[in-house]
Order: sequence, then structure tokens, then C-alpha cells
Amino acid sequence: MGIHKLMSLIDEKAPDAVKEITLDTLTGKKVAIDASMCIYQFLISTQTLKQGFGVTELRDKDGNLTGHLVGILNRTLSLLDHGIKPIWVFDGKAPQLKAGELEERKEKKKEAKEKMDQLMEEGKDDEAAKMAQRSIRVTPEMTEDAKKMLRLCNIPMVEAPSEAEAQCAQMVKDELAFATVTEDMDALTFGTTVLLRGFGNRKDPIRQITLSKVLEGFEMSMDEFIDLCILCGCDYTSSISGIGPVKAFKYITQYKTIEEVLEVLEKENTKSKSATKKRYQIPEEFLYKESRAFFNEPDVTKKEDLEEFKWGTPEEEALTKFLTEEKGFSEVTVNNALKKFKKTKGKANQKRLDTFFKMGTKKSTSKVTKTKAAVKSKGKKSFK
DNA sequence: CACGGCCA
DNA sequence: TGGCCGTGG
Repeated sequence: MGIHKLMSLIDEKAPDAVKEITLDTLTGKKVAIDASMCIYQFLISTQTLKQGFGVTELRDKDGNLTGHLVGILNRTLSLLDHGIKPIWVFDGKAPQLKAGELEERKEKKKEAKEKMDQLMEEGKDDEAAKMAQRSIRVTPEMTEDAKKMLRLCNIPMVEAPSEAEAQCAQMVKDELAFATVTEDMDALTFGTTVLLRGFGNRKDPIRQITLSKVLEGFEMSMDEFIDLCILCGCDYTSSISGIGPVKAFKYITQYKTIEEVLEVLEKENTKSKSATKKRYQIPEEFLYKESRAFFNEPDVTKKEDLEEFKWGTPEEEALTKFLTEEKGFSEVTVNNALKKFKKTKGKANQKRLDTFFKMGTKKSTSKVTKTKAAVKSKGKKSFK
């Protein structure tokens, strides 16, 4: 999932690219959130282990999972409370390149489910719980419920043509958002200038990773970085056995491209042929060129084809109806959420105004806003 | 995921 | 006061 062990490589080779921050430092900023990733995490974190009864989840009366709705609602409110404007980005059609990876995941989930059932029968509850986490599948219905809730909240939402992380990265490049919020490191490979991770654990600080500083620390160009990521192991092709993040880093540093690295590896293989078996197994279909092309030019919607983002107030009646009547939320919970929405209304703008005055003269700042707004939004103000 | 309750 | 646990949905 994502890029195998890229984070440990960054920690080691480019520690300056990582900054520990709090939510307050993001006040006034917009962030693009990888919704698919969050949904999965929320579903896991709302599972509970009941001794003797196995794993229970949050469900509505029809048995549909609802933990992701709880999570998305709470996270949205927490961000708004800090004056941060969320844009939820959903996966579209999976790219053809990912078919193999998805098939593999499906198989693993099936295995996990079978193991879980077996462990349950044996009464090994906590081991079963681990398997239950692995067997979670996000269905189209769950995604639709999440989208519906966000629409009723009047919180911006983007349906990506393909990969959500790629769409997030594009939005950050287009300056529609400050950063991509995800645990999936390939957002960096797609070129997000800033990645935020660690929103899950309340205890640990959020980590802000800056792409330019990663490249600086790695002493690599973006092209080299993409090749490094593919060698480390990405979702779009199988990788070379015998090559992990450490060797990938060494070889790309030395030889710059996968083509060159492959030549070297083949030489090394023939050298060691007589001694033992082949050291490096290059997959039959090593789709590094296709993967590289996809990282460079994924299917995304660019700024000019996106609707302007607006952070409005919830459709109170319809939202209440949906969450209480269909999704089993208590009225108290929904009312509290609505209250929080009201409390946080205008918070981002208010705090932005504070920094606006702190920053200096009106003249200089309005110049900046003007140039930004003038890019494509025909007279309409992009800020509100 | 957040919240309330319980206990050191 | 702050960490852990059960519940909610």
C-alpha cells in the first residue's frame, strides 16, 4: 500500500523534510483529504472487541456500517473548529495498472475473513479481532453514504477521476489546498508539495512533510524520486525481490534511472550465477515505465474544471433526517454536531483576518489575493 | 471517531 | 488529572 517504507527512508535521509505540528498552525488553510483512506481507518477504529462475542461495529438498523460517517463528521468538525477548511476527495475508477494489486488485496481480505471465522469458533477473540481489521471492505454504499452526508453538511467534496491521492496532489499544486491529508506516501510521488499525516492518533503530533525538502535531503530530482518510489514498491507494479528501500536508494543515487539500475542488476546476477542462485528477481512484467508515466501524468481534474469550493452551513433538516432516521444516530448526537457547526462558523475567516492585520499593510496583502484570485475565477472571489 | 464514567 | 474502557451507531 502506498510506497513501501518511504517514510523510514525520509526519516533517515531527509529528517529536515519532516516537521511536527499542531492543528493550530493550519488555521485559515484548506486541506485536501484522501477520503477513501480515512473511511478505512475510521471503520477500523470504530470496531470494538467484546470478549465472548467477537468483534462489533457501528451499524444502522439495516446492518450497514456507519463508523466512517461518525469519523468523517467528527474530523470535519474538529478541522472547522481549528479554522481549517476540509475538502474531501474520493477515489474514482481504479487505474488499470492497479488491477493486479487490487486482486491481491481482495484475496488477502478473503483469507483474513476465513481466518477470522475460524479463530472465532476456536474462541480466540483477540486474534480474530486482528483478522477482522484486515477483512474490512469499503463498499460503494458506504462511500455513497459518506458523500451524501458531506453534501448535506455543505462541505466541499471532489470525486476524483482515478486515484484520490493524485487528485489531492493536483489540487495542492494548483494552490486550491495547502496540503494533502493522507497516510499514503504516494501522494508525494504524485507531487503534492506538502503532505500531512498522523491525524489518527490524538496522542502523537501531526507530521508535515515537504516534498522539496525530501528531494533536497535525498539529493534527487523529481524524476529520480519517482523511480526510487517505484523501486521501493508501489501499487502499480510488482517490485524486484532483493531490492528494498535501502538498496533502491543506493542504486538510484548512483545510477539515476531504473533502466540503468536494471542493467547493473543483470550484470550482478550473471556474476553470481555460478556461485549461488540469482540474487535479484526482476518480475516478468515489471511495469516501471507505465508506473512512472502514471505518477507523472495521472488522470486528474485540474483547477479550471473544478467547481469553486464553498464551506456552507448544513442543511439541518435533511441532515438530521438522514442521520437519525436512516443511519441510526441519536438526535442528541446530531444536535450537538449542528451546534458545533454553528460555533465554528466563520472561524477560519475570523482567524485569517487576525493574521491579515498582523501581516502588515492592506496594500501588500490585497495584491497577493488579487493575483491568486485572478488566475481563472472570472471576477468571482475565490476567498469566502 | 468522541464522550462519559471509573479509578489510581 | 489523565489514562483506560465501554458505548454509540
